[in-house]
Amino acid sequence: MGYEVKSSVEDSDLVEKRRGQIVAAATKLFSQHGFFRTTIKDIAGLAGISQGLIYQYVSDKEDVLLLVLLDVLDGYQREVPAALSPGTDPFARCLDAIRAYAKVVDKRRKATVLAYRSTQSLSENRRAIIQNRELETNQILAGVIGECIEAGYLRAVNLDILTYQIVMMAHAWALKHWFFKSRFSLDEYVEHHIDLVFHGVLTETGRAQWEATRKKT
Amino acid sequence: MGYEVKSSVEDSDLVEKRRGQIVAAATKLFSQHGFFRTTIKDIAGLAGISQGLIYQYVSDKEDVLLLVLLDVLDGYQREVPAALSPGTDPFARCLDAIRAYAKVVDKRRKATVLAYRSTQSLSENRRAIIQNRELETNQILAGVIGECIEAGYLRAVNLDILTYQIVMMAHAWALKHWFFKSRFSLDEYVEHHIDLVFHGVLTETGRAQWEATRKKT
Amino acid sequence: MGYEVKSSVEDSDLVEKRRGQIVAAATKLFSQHGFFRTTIKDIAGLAGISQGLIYQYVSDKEDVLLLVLLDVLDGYQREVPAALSPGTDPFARCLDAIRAYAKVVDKRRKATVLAYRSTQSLSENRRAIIQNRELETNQILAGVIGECIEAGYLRAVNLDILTYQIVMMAHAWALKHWFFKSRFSLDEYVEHHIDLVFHGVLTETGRAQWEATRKKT
Amino acid sequence: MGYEVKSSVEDSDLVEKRRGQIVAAATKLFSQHGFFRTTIKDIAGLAGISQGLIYQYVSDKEDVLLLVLLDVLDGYQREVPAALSPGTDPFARCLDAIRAYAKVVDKRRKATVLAYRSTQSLSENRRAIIQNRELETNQILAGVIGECIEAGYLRAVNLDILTYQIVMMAHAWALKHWFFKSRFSLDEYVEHHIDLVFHGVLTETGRAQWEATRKKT
DNA sequence: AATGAATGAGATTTCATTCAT
DNA sequence: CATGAATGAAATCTCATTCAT
Repeated sequence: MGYEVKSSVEDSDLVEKRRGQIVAAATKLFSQHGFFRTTIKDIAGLAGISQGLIYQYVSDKEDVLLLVLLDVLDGYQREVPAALSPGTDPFARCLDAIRAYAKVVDKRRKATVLAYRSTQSLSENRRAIIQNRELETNQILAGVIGECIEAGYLRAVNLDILTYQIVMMAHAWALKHWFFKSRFSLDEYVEHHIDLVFHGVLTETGRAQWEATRKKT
Repeated sequence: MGYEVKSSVEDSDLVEKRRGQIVAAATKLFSQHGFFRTTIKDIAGLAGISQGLIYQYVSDKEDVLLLVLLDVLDGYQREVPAALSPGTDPFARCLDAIRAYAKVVDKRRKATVLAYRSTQSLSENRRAIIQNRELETNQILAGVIGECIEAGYLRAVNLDILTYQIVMMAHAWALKHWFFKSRFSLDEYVEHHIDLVFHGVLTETGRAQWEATRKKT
Repeated sequence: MGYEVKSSVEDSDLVEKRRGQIVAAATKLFSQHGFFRTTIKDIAGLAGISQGLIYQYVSDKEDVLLLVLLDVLDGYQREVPAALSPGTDPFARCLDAIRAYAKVVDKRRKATVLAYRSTQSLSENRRAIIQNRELETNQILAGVIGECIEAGYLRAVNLDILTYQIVMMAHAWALKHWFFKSRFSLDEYVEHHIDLVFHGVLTETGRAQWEATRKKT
Repeated sequence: MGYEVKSSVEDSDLVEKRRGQIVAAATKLFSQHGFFRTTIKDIAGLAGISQGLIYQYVSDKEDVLLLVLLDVLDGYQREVPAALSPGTDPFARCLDAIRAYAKVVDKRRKATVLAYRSTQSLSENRRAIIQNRELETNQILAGVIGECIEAGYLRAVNLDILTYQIVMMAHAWALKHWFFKSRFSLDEYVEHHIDLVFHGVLTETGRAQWEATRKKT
C-alpha cells in the first residue's frame, strides 16, 4: 500500500515500517493540534527519527497529511467488510454494515474529525485522491443497502442519498461528539438513527397532513 | 453584537463598521484559503484598512476567526426564524424551517465548511462560545419539531437525534458538495431527505424482518 | 534607480536608503565569501537591520545579488563618462576613457571579480539584465574608440573586438590580481597594454615573416 | 596524477578509474549548475556509484572541485604542447600555440567559465594549487613567445603582459561567449586578435598624436 | 570496497504583532 | 484613530557527511 507517494528509499519493507512510524505520530499530532500547528520536528520527535529522514519517505509536509488521511480511509475499507458475515441475509448484513461503520468511525473519532478539518488543506489532486477513496468506502455500504432494496426490504429510495445519510450519521458522532457524548452511548446513538431511518417519523396524522400539503403544490 | 471580543476603540458605531469590514474580508479569504493560509495583511488589504488597525478591533488573529464564525452562526439564527410564517400550523412551520435551514446553509456553503475546518483552531473557551451558539440555532429547529410532536404529527423520537439529523443533512450539502452538486439540485436533495426521514425506508417485508431481528436480541 | 526589483515599501526615499544599506553589506560579504556562503542573516547583521526587513525591499536572495551587480555596473557607467573632458580631441578622450575604466575597475576590484563568479547564479532573465547593462557600459568605450577611428587616429579594426580587448584588459587586472599585484602598479599595467595595443608587437622582421606566412595559406 | 588529494583506497588503478568517473560527472554538473547547486548525490548518480563511495576517494565536496579544476588545467597543459610542430620556426610555433590555446579553451568553454566562477570557492591552499597550475600552463605560451622575441620577430615587450593578453583573449571567448557567439566564429575571433596584437591599431596620424601626447607628460 | 539510510545543522522565507509617527 | 515599517521567532526543507551492514 505504498500509494502514489514517492520515497527515495528502495527497500519496501523499510518504507512500510518508517511510514508506519511517521503516520502514527502524525495522526496523533494532527488530530490533537491540527495540520498547521504540527511541525515536522514534532512528528519526527514522536516518531523517534530525525527531521531529515521524513523527507526520504515523503516529499512534502502535505504528503504526510495525505498518508494520514489515506490510512484513516483504509481503516474504514478494511474493517467494515470484515464485520460482514458473508452469505447471510442482506438485511442482517446491512445492519451489520451500518453498525460496523459507526464503530469504525468511533474508533478513529479524532482522525475522522481530522479528515474534515484537513482535506481542504491538500492540493487539488491530492484532495481528489482522498475523495475517491471516500467514495470507494461508501460503495461498500451502498452495496449492502442496494441488496436490501433488491430483496424488497427497503423502498427504492435514492441510493446516494440513503448511503450518505448513514455515512453522515456516523461522521456526526465524531464531529458533534462534544454534544452527543454526554447524552448517548454509541449504541444508543446508532439505534436511534436506525429506528429513525427505518420507520420514519410521521404518525398517521402526520402522514395525512403530508399528503394534504403535497396536493397544494 | 460586540460579544466578548474586546476593542481598544471607544466609538461603538465605528467598532461595528470596522468589524464589519474585517469580518467580510476575512470570511471571504478564510473560506477560500483557510485560516492558516490567510494572512492579516491579506485581510487588511481586502478590508481596505492597514494591518495595524485590525489590532485595535481585535486582539488576535484567532479573534478574527471567532468573529467570522459568530457571524456565520448569526446568519443562521437570523434567517431561519424569518422564514417561518408565524401562527401557521406546526407541520407547515416545520417544513418551512427545514427548507429554510438548508437554504441558509446553501447560501453560506463555503463559510459552513469553514466552520467545520476551523472551529478546532480556536482556543478552548472560544470554541465553547461557538458550540453554544450552534446549540442556540439548533433550538429553533428543535422548537418547531417539538411542536409537531406535541401536535401528534411526528412520533416521539428523541428530539436531539432528530434535530441533528436535519442539521447534518443541511451541513452535508455543504460538506459533500463536491459529490452532490453534479447529482442533485438543492431542492431535490432536501425533498429526498424529507421523504426519507418522514416515511422511513422499510417496506412491509422489511418491517417484518426488523421485528424478527429484534426478537432475537 | 529602483530598477525592476520590487519592494513592498512605498516611500521611495526609504527604499533608496534601505537598499543602500543592504547592497553595501551584501557587496562586502558576497565579495569576501561568495554568494552562496553568505547568508541573509549575515547581510542583515552587517546592514544593521533585521532579517525580515530585507524581504520588504527584495523578493529573493537572488534579488540582492542582482541589486549588487547592478550597483557595480552603475558605478562603471557613472564614473567613466565623468572622467572624459568633453570637447577635447578624440584621441585624448580615448586615452582618458581607457585609463578611467581601468581605474574604476581597480576601485571595485573585488566586486568585479564577484560579477564574474556570480552572474551565472542568476536566473535567465536577471542574468540578461546584467548582460545588457554590461553592453551599455561598453558602448561608452566603443563610442570614443569609434571617434578615433573616424578621426583617422586608429585603423578601422573591428570595434567589438577592440572594445572587449580593452574591457578584458581592465577586468584581467581584477581577475588576475593575485598575479599582477606583485609585478606592476595599475599605471604600469595599463600603459604596457596601451603600448601593446597601439603599436602592436611585430618588429620589421616579424612583419615580413607574417606576410610570408599569410601568403602560404 | 593523484595529486595531493588523499584517498582511503589503496589500489591505485581503481583510484584512477573511480576519480575519472567522479570528475567526469562533476565537471558536467558543476559546469551546468555551478558548484553549490550540484549535490554529491547528483554526482554519485551520474557517475554511477553511491554517495558514500565518493568519500573514499575524496575527503570533501571541495576536493571534488579541486580535482575537476586540475583536470581542466591538465587538459590545457596536455593539448597545447601537442599542437606545436617541434623544430619549426619560432614564429610559426607561436602562431600555432596561440591558435591551439584558443581551440583548447573553446573545447572546454563551460569548464573554463567554471574555473572563473569556482576557484574562489576553494580554500586558500587549494586555490594556490590551481593558480600555480595556471602559471605552468602560461609558461608554455610564454616560452614560444619568448623565443619569438629572441629571434627578433617581436618587440621586447613585457612577457607577462603579452602572455596574459593572449590568455585573456582565449578566456574571453569563453567568458563572453554570450556576446561573441552570434558575431564571430572562433577562427575569425582569433585572427582579429592576432592582427590587433601584431600590428597595433595606431595609424600614422595616430602615432604622431601619440608622440605629441607623450611629450606633454 | 561499496551501499544507501540516517543524521542534524543550517538556510531561506513568512508573518503575527508592535510601535513610532 | 490610523498607518505601515520593523521585528524576530519559527517552520520547512536541503544536503554534506557518517556509519552500520
